[in-house]
Amino acid sequence: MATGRTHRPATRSRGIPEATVARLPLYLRALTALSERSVPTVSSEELAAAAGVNSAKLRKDFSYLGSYGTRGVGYDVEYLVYQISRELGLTQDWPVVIVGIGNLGAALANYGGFASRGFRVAALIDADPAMAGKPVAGIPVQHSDDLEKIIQDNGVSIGVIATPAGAAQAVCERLVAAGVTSILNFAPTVLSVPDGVDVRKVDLSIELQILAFHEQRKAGEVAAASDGGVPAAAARNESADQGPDGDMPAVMPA
Amino acid sequence: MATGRTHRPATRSRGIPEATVARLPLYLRALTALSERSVPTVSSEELAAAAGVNSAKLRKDFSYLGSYGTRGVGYDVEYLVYQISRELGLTQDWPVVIVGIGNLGAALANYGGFASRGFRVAALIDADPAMAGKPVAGIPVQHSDDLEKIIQDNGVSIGVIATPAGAAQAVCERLVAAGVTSILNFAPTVLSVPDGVDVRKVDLSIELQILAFHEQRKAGEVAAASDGGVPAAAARNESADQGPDGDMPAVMPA
DNA sequence: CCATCTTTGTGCACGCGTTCACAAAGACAT
DNA sequence: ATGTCTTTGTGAACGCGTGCACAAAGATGG
Repeated sequence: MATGRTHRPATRSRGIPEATVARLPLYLRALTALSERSVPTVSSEELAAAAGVNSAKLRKDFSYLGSYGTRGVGYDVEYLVYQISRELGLTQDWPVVIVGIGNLGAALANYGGFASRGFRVAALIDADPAMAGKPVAGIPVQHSDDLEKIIQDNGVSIGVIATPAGAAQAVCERLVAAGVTSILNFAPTVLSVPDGVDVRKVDLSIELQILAFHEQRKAGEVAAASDGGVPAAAARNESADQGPDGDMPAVMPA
Repeated sequence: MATGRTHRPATRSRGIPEATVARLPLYLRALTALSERSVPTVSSEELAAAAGVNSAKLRKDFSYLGSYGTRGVGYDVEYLVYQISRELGLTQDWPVVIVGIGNLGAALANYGGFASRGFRVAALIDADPAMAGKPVAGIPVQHSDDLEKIIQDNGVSIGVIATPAGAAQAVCERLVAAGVTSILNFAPTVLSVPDGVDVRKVDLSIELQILAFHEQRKAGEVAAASDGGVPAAAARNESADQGPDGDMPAVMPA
């Protein structure tokens, strides 16, 4: 999972739990696959297996949406696709801007999963003047001087930040000031935003670190003995920390 | 958040809750920034603010690691950096392979956040023969025929999958068979793996869909009235679903 | 129309995670 | 030494999410 949301103490937006909302896209994907195979109905058991969750959870999730589904039969695939799409707001068009067209930004611009779900890349924005006009994924990159105008002209409410960490907070503030109220942040920084703005964070290195934790545990249930009283700052350099570059800017917003 | 882990019913690995483990990298990043500024100590309040969590949670998280920290003063930054690094297993070197060197794979190969945390990109692997030998981020791409040999020669236990969805499960099985026990999956598919293998998923389009849900709620607390009895399969095509491409393969593993 | 069989929808209990609030611990000044 | 002040570490309460297990609902067949 991309790492969790920021702020928002699990606000149950109208009765649909956050945890359920986070799973709806999963169900939608599985249902879309079934739909393409022209499968008319599916039981909670089958769909749960396809989505990788247990069936009781799936049924409870759907119960928050309403009583779609027929006892003894299952769920109508097409109908459920529609209902979930509507609930997620995917029946409307969402113009999105991507700020920071480096390797990652370009990958995002090319990513098919956006367009196929009602998300339209309205503009690519970068601070490098050399990038301006250069097409990426068929869309010409625009300079960040025009950020505010681009947001307003296109009615953008969702922004994707793929800049270096050092630039993220400033970009974020400009996006918010221009009217963006949802941000997907790929920069390895904690963004601070005013109330009413949603931020979701995707942090590649955090995911790897979590895996490393479990990996270490699997590998050395035994070797984890050299514990105890390390003299404060003595140890540390073993093999990690090679290369002063990395994902962290020398200065940090706060 | 990249979306959550698959399987593993919140196994509390030795007393450190999963939720805490997921936040340790966050603390580590904030602490590293402080360390670079040569800040000697930090209070739970300050550090919590920098990491974007509340201070009580941070203190409880640290209490699972042990009683580092001095009452009345705070935490020794260097010492804490070391302790968290050790706990996460970052004091050792983790060779990683990236499979699928498309836009995203290339972006990952270039991503600085990996190298700076003890993760070393041991190899790039792609199924396209035309890619073989071509250097990406200074590392020559190798053909997937040699996947097993690469894994074994380098002692790789962590694999990153950045292939199209259709290829992900097959790649996953080959990785696991070759000895990989932790997988970071960027392909929009549910991977099924044997017990003992950890999978974490990062799904870009899911994150956007969750944002869209909240965005819709913010935008139209009012306009959400056309509800009720939709005739099963009638609606659906409005503006979403343009383009049959996307993140979902026509056939799905299961 | 009745019986049987399948599958949904949900009440309930349990466990994890979060937060509060405070006692204990130590620094620091006098 | 003693007192004050800061900040940690944690017991306890609470709330959310999960999973069990079953009653209700409807399909299907005779």
